Amino acid sequence: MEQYNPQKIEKKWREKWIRDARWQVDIKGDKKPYYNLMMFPYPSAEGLHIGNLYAFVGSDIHGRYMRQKGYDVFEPIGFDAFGIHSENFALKKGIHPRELIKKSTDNFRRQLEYIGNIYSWDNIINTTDPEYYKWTQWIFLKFYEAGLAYKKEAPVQWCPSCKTVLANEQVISGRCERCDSVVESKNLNQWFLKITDYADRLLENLKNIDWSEHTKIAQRNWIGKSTGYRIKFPIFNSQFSIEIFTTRADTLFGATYIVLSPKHELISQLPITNKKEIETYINKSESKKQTKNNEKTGIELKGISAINPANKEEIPVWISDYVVAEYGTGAVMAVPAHDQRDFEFAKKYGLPSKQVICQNYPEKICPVLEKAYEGEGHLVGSEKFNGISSSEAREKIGKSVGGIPQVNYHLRDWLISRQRYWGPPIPIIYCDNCGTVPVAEKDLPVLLPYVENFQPTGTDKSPLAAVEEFVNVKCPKCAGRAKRETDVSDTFLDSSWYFLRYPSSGEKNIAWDKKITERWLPVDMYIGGQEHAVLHLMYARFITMFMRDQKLLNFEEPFKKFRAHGLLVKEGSKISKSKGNIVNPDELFEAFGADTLRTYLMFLSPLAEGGDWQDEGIRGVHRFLGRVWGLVQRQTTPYQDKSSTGQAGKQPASAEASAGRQETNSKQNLQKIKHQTIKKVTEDIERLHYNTAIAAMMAYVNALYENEHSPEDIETLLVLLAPFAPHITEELWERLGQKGSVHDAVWPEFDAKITKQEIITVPVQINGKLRAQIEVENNTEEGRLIKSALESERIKEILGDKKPKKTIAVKNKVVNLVI
RNA sequence: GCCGCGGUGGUGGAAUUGGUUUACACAGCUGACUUAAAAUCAGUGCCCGAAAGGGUUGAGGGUUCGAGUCCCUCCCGCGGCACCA
Repeated sequence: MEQYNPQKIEKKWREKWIRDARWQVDIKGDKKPYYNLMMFPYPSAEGLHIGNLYAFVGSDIHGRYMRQKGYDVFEPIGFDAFGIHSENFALKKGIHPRELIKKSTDNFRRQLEYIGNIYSWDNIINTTDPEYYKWTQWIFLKFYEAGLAYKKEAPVQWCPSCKTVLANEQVISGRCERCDSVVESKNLNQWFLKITDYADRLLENLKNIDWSEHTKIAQRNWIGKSTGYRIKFPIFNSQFSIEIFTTRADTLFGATYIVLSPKHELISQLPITNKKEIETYINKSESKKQTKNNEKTGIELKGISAINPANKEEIPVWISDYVVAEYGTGAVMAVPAHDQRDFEFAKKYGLPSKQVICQNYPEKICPVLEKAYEGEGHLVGSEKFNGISSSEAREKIGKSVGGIPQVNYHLRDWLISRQRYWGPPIPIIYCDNCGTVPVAEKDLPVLLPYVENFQPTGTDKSPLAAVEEFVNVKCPKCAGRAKRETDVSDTFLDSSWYFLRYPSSGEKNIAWDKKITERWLPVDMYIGGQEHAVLHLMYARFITMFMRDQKLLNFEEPFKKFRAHGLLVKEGSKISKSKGNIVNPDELFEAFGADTLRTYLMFLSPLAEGGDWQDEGIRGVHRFLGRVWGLVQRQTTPYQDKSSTGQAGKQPASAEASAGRQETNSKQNLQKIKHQTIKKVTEDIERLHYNTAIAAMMAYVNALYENEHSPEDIETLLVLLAPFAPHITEELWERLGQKGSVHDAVWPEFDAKITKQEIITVPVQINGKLRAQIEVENNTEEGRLIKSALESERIKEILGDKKPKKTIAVKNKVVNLVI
């Protein structure tokens, strides 16, 4: 018999599918559009990471399933090829990123063709293509026109050894992800997009989208909405006052001092007597801002004091690096008794503490605090507010001192400028006469020049600043001498709108075509990594909302459904080059073929949980596909020796087993298993539990080997298996003499009547412990169940002449006798 | 520290609304085929016990006729955020 030879059959179908553009959708004509999106990869020079494949196949199975359910599934792919990753790798290799990216994307494409996903290759995009980044620049201009792109001086993270600015996400616990050196804070003039204007909408809309719950939670935390009051503390004997923000106005009577951020603007104006010391402290705190430990330091502003507006007490004013300048008003009231940070600070510097919330109320004695009590309770030591609940007191006290209700967000504006080379230049021109002038839309793209020396400069300028032909331009307004902006934009800007471009990738004169976009968007299903839960997914939502407000889109949430997949690890540890536990897809294609690789990846565990790759395990899946192959061989090969080819169930090993099998081997029984399999596979694919769907198909194959079956029984298997193993199923479909493609075969329906067993086994427990099993008809009434249980030989034996005190029966589930 | 997820055989993992713990695989062991090996096929498959039986889902407690599943306390692992007042 012909052996399963994946290399041969996969090559045959792969080439045919590419030749026929088999999976290409009709962008302008399809009637049942379904947009199935996966997060596009950054094309590393090492080739596809097995983790990429894991995610892509997970998404592709969903796409293929929807396709078989009758939808026109658009599954595009592209390359997120700009950015610091590619650039750093190019630096390391000493190859220009442009050449490197060309090589990497070619290699990626080859590998992606091998894996057999239903990509619409005509719609491929690459963010480094001027035809793409032209529109990235255009998006920036739209923000600029709307007043939502602005430039201002801001602190950024700087790695002294890599001599470059780092993106926030490249700073891990205050250290550079590449070289592990401590990053510094540096003030630079930067471009921001005003995402904070959308904070509330970004938060509110979360209620109405179908996303993985923990992704939504991560976004909520990142946006970090908090409501409270702005309250003024007058400075004693002066015209000044310090405004603080607090969410706990109920603790105002317990505020025993005030703390300002060292960057607070009022510090230079206040009549302080120890100015010199203060300056020294500020300089010191500036330089070691990013240190790891949370040990708080501070210094008192001598010569002044503030008045607590609630009880009119004079309290000291301090500055400390534990107060964040950018949040709230850059100043806080310190309540050591009810805030752990204040508690620690007060302890260190011997500042007073006053308890005003008591959890034992109305008992007179409140427990002595060993740490701050941050929970709710009733007020004490708060004059006329004593006795009311802390939640109620927030508003009452806040209002009584003239506090202004205030909502603050953790979310900051999005810093998009980078002093790097490998990105789209920000389309702005600076003219001495006209000031900041945006590049006209007709002049886009502002091409990224080919620069031999693309190393970061080590100054705060991008390498582009040294390219005179690039920098010097005529002002678009007055035609006078002007200079270009030399910063490029962040990669996250490239990826924040790519899904809008895919369907319109063929359009030359517009970022996205209105009609096409109406047909395909918003995205029906988006599957991607949890690591983008906040950044990318937040930015994409922001861009979409903004474009809706610009009337350039007619929806404001880009992804109807989002599901995060888990992380693929190998034998319990992260897969990485430094660990030397790389899994090479090319070797696996060679050894087992794409179908086995696909199916094994999905067999590991539920997609959302990630998987643990084990080299040994893949053989089991390969064996399974070999057995599927064998089933069809037996159908199609002229009769040889049926008994040795696996109708083995007919010759059971023992007489006992034979009795049990007589029934299970009936044709009727196979039909039942078949319909149960259809049900299980369908339901499990829908909830992305591919592992159990595969297990069900394995069990079905085992049943086919043990039972007499018809070609139709195998066909059903092939259709169910097609999303997982597209090549072998197509080949076998053809060999079974079917017309057309298995991938166009309609997804089978199951018959609920057939899935139900007519005779079922019900466990009988005594005191909750399994003691016997009885065979009864499906849906046997509770009373009859108990009767049958009591009649069981085994139960009679155990009970003897005892009578159960209590009997419990649940239809089709269990009988429990209490004695 | 806070938030989220998880802890079930030697391993990856199964287990509807609380109802037979360990489906489906991997590794192991036994056997068949083979000169042999590989491949394939069949069987076996938690722990204690000779057996009857008993124990077992990170630990301890609770609710229940019945808990992997629900509640409380604690331990461990992973991921994210990290002085956001």
